[in-house]
Amino acid sequence: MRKAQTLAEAAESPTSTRDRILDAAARIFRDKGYADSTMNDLASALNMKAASIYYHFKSKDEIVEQVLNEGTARVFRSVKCAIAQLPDDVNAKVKIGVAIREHLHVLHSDSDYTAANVRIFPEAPTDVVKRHMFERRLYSKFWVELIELGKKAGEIDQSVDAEMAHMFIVGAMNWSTQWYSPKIHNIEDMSDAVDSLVSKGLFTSGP
Amino acid sequence: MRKAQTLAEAAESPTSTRDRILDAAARIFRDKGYADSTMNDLASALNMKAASIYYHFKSKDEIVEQVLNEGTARVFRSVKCAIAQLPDDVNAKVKIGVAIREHLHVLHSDSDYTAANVRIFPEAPTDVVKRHMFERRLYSKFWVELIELGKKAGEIDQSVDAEMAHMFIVGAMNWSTQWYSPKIHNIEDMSDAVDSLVSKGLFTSGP
DNA sequence: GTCTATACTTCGATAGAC
DNA sequence: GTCTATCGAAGTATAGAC
Repeated sequence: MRKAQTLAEAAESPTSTRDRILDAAARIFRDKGYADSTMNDLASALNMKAASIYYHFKSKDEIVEQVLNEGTARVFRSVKCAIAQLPDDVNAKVKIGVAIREHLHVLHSDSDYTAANVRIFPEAPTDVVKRHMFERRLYSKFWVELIELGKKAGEIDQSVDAEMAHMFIVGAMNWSTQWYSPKIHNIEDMSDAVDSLVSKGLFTSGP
Repeated sequence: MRKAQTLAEAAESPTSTRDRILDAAARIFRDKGYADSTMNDLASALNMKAASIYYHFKSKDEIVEQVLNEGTARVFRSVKCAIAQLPDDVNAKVKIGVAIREHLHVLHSDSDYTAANVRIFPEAPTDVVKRHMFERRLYSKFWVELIELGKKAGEIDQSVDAEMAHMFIVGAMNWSTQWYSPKIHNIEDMSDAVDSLVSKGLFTSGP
């Protein structure tokens, strides 16, 4: 997890065992998916035995729920923060460009939680997914509002369905977890490609 | 499966048991993913017992490999065929629009195999995936060539990375398996949205 | 070709010692 | 808090009758 801690915790123990388990789970879920990651896999990565994990979590489902929620929370927090730091008068086009860059950056080089979230979401237990949808809806709402902002300002055509458009944009980026390789691609180029596609499409309209 | 059969087969038995198993597998894999679909689930859907399946297939892996390959083959065949039926002189923009429409149509209303393919690809066994990549690369190559065609004709800017662009476009569409609901959305609107995004982006360049 | 019965394995989870 | 030992539930796959 490695999020905000009390000063005392930060002083003596850099991360709690609970958080170390979650960190390992996020990385392993990202790499192998949910079903193929066993409690023993998590324990081995931490030089522990599987039974010890049950002192910190009551079930595998509790772990996956934490990883899912933290994954969405992290990308949302980073994107929100990046946009908040822009001058007040920037237009929707710039804001969406920043959101694209930040989303891809968190997904591929900042947070195992977000990458794990994208991978394990479809195979997570039904009741876990049900509760997790609350977090996802908040993040979706943020994107939809960015697009609506552009529509109000006349930057984006009124005929654009903001719900759908945001799904295609975020989906295109999330799908990159299936093909992105740091040895072949780099995040800057990917960001430019998505930003350009969203800004002006693939085709040159000019003469 | 339900693909081409000999005349004799078509006459007396509309589909072989082997193909009925594959059809059921495609639908169940699409709905529940690979790990959560048991041999018993497949058998139940066909009013059979799990053991009977092993007369037709030697393992669950053999089934998933067939479903994966057939999934890519079907969408590829349909898209290729749709474009082949266009007049010779249509430009890349029209061709890509047709490819988008056909891909979404196959994915959401034509083939459980293609939808299953998109869902179970990340959790399929490593050696199965390895062999399946051959099919995927053929389909990818087709999309990349469509984009290169547009670049050669001057319709698409030379700076566009065709490999990446095709991944983002196909990825945006494939991701829709995670949110598309026939009760809320319709495939025509989705096709229009993707086509518009690819053609001219989200933002109005003009005055 | 399909069945019943069952072998074999893996994995989540618990009990209880240390 | 972590360990060893083990239970119990699934689930893949096989053996052999019909």
